[in-house]
Amino acid sequence: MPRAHTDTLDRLFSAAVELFGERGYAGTTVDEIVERAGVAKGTVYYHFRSKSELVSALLDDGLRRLAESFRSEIAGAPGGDAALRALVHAELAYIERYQAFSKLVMSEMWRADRDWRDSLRTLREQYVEVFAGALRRGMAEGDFRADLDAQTTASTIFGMIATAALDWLVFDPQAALDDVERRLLPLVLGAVRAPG
Amino acid sequence: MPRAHTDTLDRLFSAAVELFGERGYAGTTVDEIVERAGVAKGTVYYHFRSKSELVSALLDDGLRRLAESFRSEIAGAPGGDAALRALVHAELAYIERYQAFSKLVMSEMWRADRDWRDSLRTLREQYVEVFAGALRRGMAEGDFRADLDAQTTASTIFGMIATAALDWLVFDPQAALDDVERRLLPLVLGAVRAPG
Amino acid sequence: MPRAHTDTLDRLFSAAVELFGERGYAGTTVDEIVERAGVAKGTVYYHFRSKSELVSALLDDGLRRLAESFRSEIAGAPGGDAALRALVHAELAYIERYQAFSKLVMSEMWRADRDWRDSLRTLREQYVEVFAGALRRGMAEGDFRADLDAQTTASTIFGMIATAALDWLVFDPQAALDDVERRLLPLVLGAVRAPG
Amino acid sequence: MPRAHTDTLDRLFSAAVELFGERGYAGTTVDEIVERAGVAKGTVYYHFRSKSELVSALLDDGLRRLAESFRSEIAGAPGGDAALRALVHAELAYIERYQAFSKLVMSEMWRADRDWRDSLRTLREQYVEVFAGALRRGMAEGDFRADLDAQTTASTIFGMIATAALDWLVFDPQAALDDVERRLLPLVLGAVRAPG
DNA sequence: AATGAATGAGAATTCATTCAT
DNA sequence: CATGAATGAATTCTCATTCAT
Repeated sequence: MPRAHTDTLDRLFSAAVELFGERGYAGTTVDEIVERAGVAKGTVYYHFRSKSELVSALLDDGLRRLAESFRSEIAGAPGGDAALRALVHAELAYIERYQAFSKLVMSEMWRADRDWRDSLRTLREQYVEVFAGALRRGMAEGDFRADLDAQTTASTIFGMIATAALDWLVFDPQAALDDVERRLLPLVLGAVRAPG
Repeated sequence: MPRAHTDTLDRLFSAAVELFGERGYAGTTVDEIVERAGVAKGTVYYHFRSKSELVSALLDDGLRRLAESFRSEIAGAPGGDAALRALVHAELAYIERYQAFSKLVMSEMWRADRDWRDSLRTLREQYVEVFAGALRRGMAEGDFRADLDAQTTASTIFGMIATAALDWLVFDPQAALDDVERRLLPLVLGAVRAPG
Repeated sequence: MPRAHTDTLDRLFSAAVELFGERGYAGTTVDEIVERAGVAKGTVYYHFRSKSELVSALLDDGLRRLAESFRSEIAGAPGGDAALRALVHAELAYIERYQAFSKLVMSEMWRADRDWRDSLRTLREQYVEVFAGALRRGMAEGDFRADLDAQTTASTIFGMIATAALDWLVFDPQAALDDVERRLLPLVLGAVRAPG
Repeated sequence: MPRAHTDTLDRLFSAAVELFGERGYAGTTVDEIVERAGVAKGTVYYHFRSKSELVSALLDDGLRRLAESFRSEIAGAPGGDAALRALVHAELAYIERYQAFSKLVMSEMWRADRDWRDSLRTLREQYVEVFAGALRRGMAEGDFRADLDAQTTASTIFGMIATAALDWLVFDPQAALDDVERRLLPLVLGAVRAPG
C-alpha cells in the first residue's frame, strides 16, 4: 500500500512544521512531533537520520513550494509594476497558507550555527532573485526609480512584506488578508516607484 | 570572591544576550552563559528563578534601552519627515550596537507560548507608538500621504528596517552602516511620502 | 537491550523501596535507585513523570499487597479473638517481609504536604477498617470490652504492632519473629479483652 | 544586648523544628529555615557548623525537655499503676506541645545512616528506661503481669501512645486531648495489668 | 553577631537516538 | 514499514556551605 508511506510522512511533516513554527527548532522535541503526528517515535528515525535532517527536508520542501508559487504568479505579469503587485500578493498568500513554515523561516534565518544553514541561504537567494528580477524590469521600464540597488531593495521589500504579514497573523488575526494587502501595497509601490 | 551586585548582573546579561542572539533561547545552555560571564552556575539561579526568567529580565532591559534611544533621537526633530529619518538612523544604530538582542527579539517575536510573551508585546507596542507618532506628524504637516494607517504602517516600517539591518549584518557584514542607511532611507521615505 | 516491561518495573520498584526505606524519600537519589536496579536513569522518567510519582506508584503497590495479606489472613478466623491474633501475625510478617516499605510508610505517614498524601490516607483507612472489623466481631461475641471505640482502637493497635516490629528490626535484629510475636500478643489481647 | 543572641537562636530552633517535623530532615532546606525564622542564611553557619549539627542540637534540646517532663511527672506517683497513668498523660501532653519535634523523631527514628543517629538512640534509651521503671514497680507491686519483659513492653507502649497521638493530630485534629487520653488509657492499662 | 551574594558539586529532569521486535 | 521501551549524555535546577563586609 504505497499510500501509507506518504500518509505517515505527511503527518510527520505537518506536525513538525507546526511545532517548529510555534516553538522554534531547538524548542521542539521529537516526542512532541510524534505525539501530534500520531505515530511512534521510532518512525522519525526510520525516515530521517536525525531531527536536523527532518528540518532540512522540511525547508527544502517549503522552499520548493515558495519558488513555484512565485514563478507561476509572476509568469503572466505584463511589466515590473504588475509583477511586484503579484509578488506582494503571492508572498502574503503563501505566508497565510504556510504560517508555521513562515514563522520557522523568520525565526531561524539569522542563526549562525545550524546544520541546515545552507537550505536557508538557498531559500533566501531564490526569493531575493525573483524580487530583484521584477525590480529590474520595472527600472528598465522607467516605472521604478533608477537608483535602486536591486539586491538590497529586494530583500528589504521581502522582509517588509514578511513582517507585516506575521504581525497581522500574530497580533491582529481576525483582520482579512485583503485589508492587509490594500494597506501594504501602496507602501511597497511608493518605496520603489519613480517620483512624479 | 563576591563581586559588586551590578557587575555580576551585567556580566550575566551581556553573556546571555550574546548567546541567545547567536543560538536562540532553547539553543543556549546555562553552562555556556555562565562560562562566558565568568560566574558560577548557581549565580544565575541566585538572581533568577529560571532560565526563562533571565530572558524576561533581558528583554525588559533591552526594551528600556530601545525606548530611551528612540525618544532622545526624535526629541529635536523639527517635523514628521525629519523624525522618521532620525528613527531610521536610530533603529539601525541600535541594531548595530545591540545585534544579539535584536536577533533574539526577531527570533522570539512570533512565538505564541513563551513566558516572556508579555515583555515582547510591550516592546512592540512601544516602538510602534514612537513610529506612529512621527507618521502622524508627517501626515498632519502634509509631507506624508493622508491615507496611511499609522499603526500598521509603523509596524511595517519597523519590520522593514529590522530585516534590512539583520540581512546586512548576517549576509553582508563588511558593508558600512552608512551605505545601508543611504540605500534604505529612500525606500522608507518613498513608502510614506505624499506624491508630487 | 530492552527487557520485558514487567521486569524493568519490578527491578525499579524493589530498588526504590529498599532505598526509600533506608534513607527516606528526600535522602535517596534517582542515581542510587537506578544503580541498584541496574537500569539507566532515563528509564525512571520513561515510566514515571517524576521521582515523587514513583513513590506514589510504590505506595499504591504496597498498599494493595498489605490489603490482600490482611484479607486472606483473616478469612478463615472463627471469631474476633482469632482474627486479631491472625492480624498481629500478618502485620508482623508483612513488616518483616517488606521492611523497607514499612519504614517508608512510617516515615512519611505524618507528613502534611506530600504529593502521595492521598495514597497514604487510603492505606491507613484500609488497614484500620480491617482491624476495626475484627474488633467489632470480638465485641459482639463478648470477648472484647464493649466500651471500645473500634476506629481509634484499631489505629492504636496497628501503631503498637508497627512500632514494636520496627523497634525489633532496628534495635534488636537478631531476635526471632516468633519471640517478638510471643511478647507482643499478650499486650495486644490484654488491651482489648474483657476483664474476667 | 544578650537577649538578641537567645532570640535569634530561638527563632532558628522554632523554625527548624517545625519544618523538620513537616518535611523531614532531608526534605527541609536551610533557605526555608532562615526564611521562616526571619534571619539571614549566614546566621545558621555562624551558630552551627552545619545543618546536621543544627538538628543534633535540636534533638538534644527536645530530649532534655522530654526527660524533664517525664521525671517531674512520675516523681510523686505512689505506685507503678499511677506512674504509668502519669506517663501516658505526660507523653500525650508532650506530643501535643511539641508536635513538630515529635513528628521529626518518629520519622527519623528508623533511619540508619544519619550523623545524629546517636542522639536518637540516647533519646530512645532514656524514655524506654523511664517507662520500664514504672513497669517494674507495677510488676513488683503485683498490679502488672509478672511475665512482662520490661524493656520491650516499655518501647511498645511508648510507640502505642506515640502513634495514637500522631494519628489524632494528623487525622482528627479537632478532637480534644482529654478524649484521646480517655480512650487510650484503658488500652494501655489493659495491656499490662494482671488479670482478675 | 549577623549578613547575603556567590559558589560548585550534586540532584532531578530532558531528550535525541538506538534497537530488538 | 513501523514500533516503543530503553538509554545516557546533556541540561536545568538545588542547596549546603563559604566569606567579605
